[in-house]
Amino acid sequence: MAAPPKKSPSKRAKTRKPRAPNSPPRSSAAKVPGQARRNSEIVYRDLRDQIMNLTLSPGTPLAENDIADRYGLSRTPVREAILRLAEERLVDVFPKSGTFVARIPMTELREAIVARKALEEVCVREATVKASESWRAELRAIVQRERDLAEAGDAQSFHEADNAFHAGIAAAGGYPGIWTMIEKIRLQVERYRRLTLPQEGRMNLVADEHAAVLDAMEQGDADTAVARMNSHLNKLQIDIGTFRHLWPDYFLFDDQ
Amino acid sequence: MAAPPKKSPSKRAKTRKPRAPNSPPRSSAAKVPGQARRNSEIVYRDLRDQIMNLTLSPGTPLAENDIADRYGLSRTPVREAILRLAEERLVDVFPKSGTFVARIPMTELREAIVARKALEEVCVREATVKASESWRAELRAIVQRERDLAEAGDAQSFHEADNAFHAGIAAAGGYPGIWTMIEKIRLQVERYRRLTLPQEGRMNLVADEHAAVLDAMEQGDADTAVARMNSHLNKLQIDIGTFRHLWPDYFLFDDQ
DNA sequence: TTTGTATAACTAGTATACAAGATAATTTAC
DNA sequence: GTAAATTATCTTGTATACTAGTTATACAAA
Repeated sequence: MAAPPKKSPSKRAKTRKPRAPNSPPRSSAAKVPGQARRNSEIVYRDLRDQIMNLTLSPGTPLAENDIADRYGLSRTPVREAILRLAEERLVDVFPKSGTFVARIPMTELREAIVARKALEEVCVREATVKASESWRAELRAIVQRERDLAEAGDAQSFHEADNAFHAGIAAAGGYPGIWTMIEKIRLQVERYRRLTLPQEGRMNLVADEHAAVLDAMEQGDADTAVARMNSHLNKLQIDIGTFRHLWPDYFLFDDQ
Repeated sequence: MAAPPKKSPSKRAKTRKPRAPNSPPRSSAAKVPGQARRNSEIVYRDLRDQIMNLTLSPGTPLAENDIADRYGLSRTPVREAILRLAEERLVDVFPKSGTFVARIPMTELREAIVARKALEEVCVREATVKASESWRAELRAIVQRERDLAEAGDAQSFHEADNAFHAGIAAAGGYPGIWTMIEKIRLQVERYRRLTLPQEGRMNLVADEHAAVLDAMEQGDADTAVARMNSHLNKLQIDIGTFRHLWPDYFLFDDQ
């Protein structure tokens, strides 16, 4: 309970009702704490999306003043947004100096992919065992949608369906929270994926791989399902040598 | 690049040097961005530790004003600390209403344990294959230290050594970043552990289990090492019925 | 030209003031 | 006495002002 006093700009006097301790989250109002009502939340989402898009490329300076002016806000909500991004390692804050869109750390990227595979493996295995028929139908529907979107060439929607498939498997396995963790990991991997994935025919390939995973799940063959998911995720595997020369400024290597 | 203007309290005029874009993180100064020089960082660490200690128990109200007064700071750094805690789900912020130490979410806890096992499994397996002799010596030293601390009954230091063992395995496997992820997961599990672990003789048991894992690793038997680590981590497994009645106010259940 | 130094202009960190919503206490109507 | 309406006083969200540290620039000295 102790708290080290430091200076002493204290002015407020505390002589009111102490309010019952352990008072629960109240009754009404504010259903979800993390809703998008605060301006800082809007700025956060916006900046995050632009960083993930590579609209804001690695190394770009982000001045709180500039952003505040652009949004017509004060520095306070902008700063809160930037602090969130810093925590997620999407920006680097250099105190009293400057803030920059973070470069993509190659070694962490490698670990992120390993971690993601480990977590998805758990989800697929559990989903194979316990997924209800309604979940399997949902997953089939997503794969079908992926095929349609691949045909139509709608990369953005396809990407969303892709995510929905993985999220669906986690949910079917009873692990929505693990999907949340995977999404955090994805923040790190996504920029890399965007750089390396504008390949032709990739969407149809992904849909096929998803279908293969789902087939194994429906046959109750967890090991095969896991193996197929792993091979699917292995497509993210990185070729350091190549990208080091292609976009030298976008990545951060250990020996730098 | 576009940013939706909203109101218009813009005042600053930007007519200076645009500063070379993509300018790198500069040369000198500020070695590590996330250093503990900022007051907000101090407050964050302090509050986080108190929450993990259960010194600040689940449900306790945290008023920014009170904390600011206690530390002799303004609300700004305190608020930044609280926002970080909110992101880590250690506190719940109810806008314009109040902030409270979060209750321990039972279902997320279960998933957190599953995720941790999946990630530690990867680390143990890789460490078994590739750990250098110096790392194995380091791990042996940690286990020995655990035995000493168990003998001395120093629970706090033992806890740190416990962590060092798991961190060491991750590092030996070449996955320090995965250990960082595990530490984030641990934030959720730690309070639960503190509630349930004041058992007699627990420290010696833990040291034995660590030693068993290390033995299998040294014999190059990855499967056994993984199995032993899993059984070690399974000790965290939860008995919902019990705790629901023991500390009804500390936990959050789905049906609430 | 090169090097050192002073200075100006920028940066993020913090303090303070105010706004707007939510809760608790009080008053009013019945 | 009970319940609805009002008011007071909490809370967090945001705006603004100021502090302190860093980097770039101009300029002087060699």
